[in-house]
Amino acid sequence: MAEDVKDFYSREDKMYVATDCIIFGFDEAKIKLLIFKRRVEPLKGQWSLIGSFVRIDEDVDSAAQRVLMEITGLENVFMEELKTYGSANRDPGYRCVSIGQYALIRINDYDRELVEKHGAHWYDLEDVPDLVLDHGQMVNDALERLKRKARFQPIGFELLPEKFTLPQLQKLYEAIYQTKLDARNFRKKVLSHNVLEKLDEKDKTSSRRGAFLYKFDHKNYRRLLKSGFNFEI
Amino acid sequence: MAEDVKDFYSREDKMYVATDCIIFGFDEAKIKLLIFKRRVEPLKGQWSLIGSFVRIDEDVDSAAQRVLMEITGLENVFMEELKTYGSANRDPGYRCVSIGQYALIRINDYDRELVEKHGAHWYDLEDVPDLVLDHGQMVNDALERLKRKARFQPIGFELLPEKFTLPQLQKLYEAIYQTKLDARNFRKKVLSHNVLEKLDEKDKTSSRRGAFLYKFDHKNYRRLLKSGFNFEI
DNA sequence: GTTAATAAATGTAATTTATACATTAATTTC
DNA sequence: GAAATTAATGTATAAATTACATTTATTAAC
Repeated sequence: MAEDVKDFYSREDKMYVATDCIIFGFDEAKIKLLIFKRRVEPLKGQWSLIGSFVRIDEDVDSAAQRVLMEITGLENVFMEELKTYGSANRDPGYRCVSIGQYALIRINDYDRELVEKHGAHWYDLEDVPDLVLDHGQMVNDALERLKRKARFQPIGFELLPEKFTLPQLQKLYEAIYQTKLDARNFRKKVLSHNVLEKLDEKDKTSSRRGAFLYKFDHKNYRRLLKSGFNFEI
Repeated sequence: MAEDVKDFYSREDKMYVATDCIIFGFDEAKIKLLIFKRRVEPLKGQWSLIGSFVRIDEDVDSAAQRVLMEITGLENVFMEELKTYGSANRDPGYRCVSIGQYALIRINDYDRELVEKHGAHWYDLEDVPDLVLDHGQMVNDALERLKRKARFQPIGFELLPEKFTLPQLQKLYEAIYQTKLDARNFRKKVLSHNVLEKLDEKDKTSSRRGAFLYKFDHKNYRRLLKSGFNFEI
């Protein structure tokens, strides 16, 4: 802090800090985004990421968890800071710095009543309407991050149910990378990491034969991480 | 923004936004960090990252560039957001959210007079004294980022002079990764990317034979980036 | 109960990439 | 011209990635 704090903020002007969540879900074949209608002027009623001001006695992280909880009823969700959006003029109403955070949620787990009550909606990525302020940019940035990150860390699993099939997992990666993958090579690679536990159960919703269900083995993953392991698909 | 702004900040309490720069340099064989003595209470006079409050009409990015300019005289330097430090109690003086940004500079380019005037000092990484608040954590985080990032993007070059030798470049990567590299494999790999231009000049400061100087070919790099290229060492 | 339909599961050979490793070359100083 | 010093270079082996086609398990329809 290079200067005395008295030089700033001694006017009526106030600096606000907000957080906005880019909430991704995955439904069979498509990545989806949860948005709602902004509840404060200016631009009230327009589509917006789900966010909030950070309270004076609240950690920035906690603020993001709080809004996620308020709107979806979910806690203990994968959420990670994306970046700060800090242009002086990004919000016509206030001087507001927003910390973007992206979350990956299991799309069947959220509290439908709560979501409905808050007027929130899931949109397929390609159908997302225009968002207020720089929120469109936030979504683009978050997607980029998701793509990059998914290559080296098994965050994709955060978007799937506890139990999932390999074809499901492959479809998820195909959606993230926007490309077709070869089933044999894909299976070889994910299984080679030894972090998937094959169950004795099949999911028959999408084929007659049924596909075996797997669980992600967090314990083994953590063990491997410590010994310098690098997850890559 | 999920709630009305009136709910917050209507008290005497104010939210401050600051930015702190983790400034790295590289000198022959070691990575160095530029720090100075904090000029505001509390903890005035203790070693601190170089930072400032963000002005009410100033972009967060611009604030970081401003302090870097004030202390080193440098502009157009590689600087990138690291992450937000947002615990409610991270600073005993104020409620202050700080955006960490790390910068890579050519250690011979900075303005020595300015740096001296501000009481700033370069420290070898292993000799950095304790820093105020969470600044030590910021340095650790920035180093992690540098390591990860250097694998896939040629940011290492930002730490070297315009013209550099391959042994210099190798020493830099050895310092970043904290490991010895094989000269033959290293050269093969960096040269394979076709983004280094060999000059007809030698640097003889560190050997009798002298080592050829190279320049980073930014134009070719951008061209390759567009066609899906991925720099990796 | 046989057949048709459907998605799941599997192996191998060829190519590319990464690794390990030791000698010669250029130059200066004595 | 000999000694000292760092720069520069190639090859064989191992590992990882890619491309590619058939069989299997199950249900629904007849």
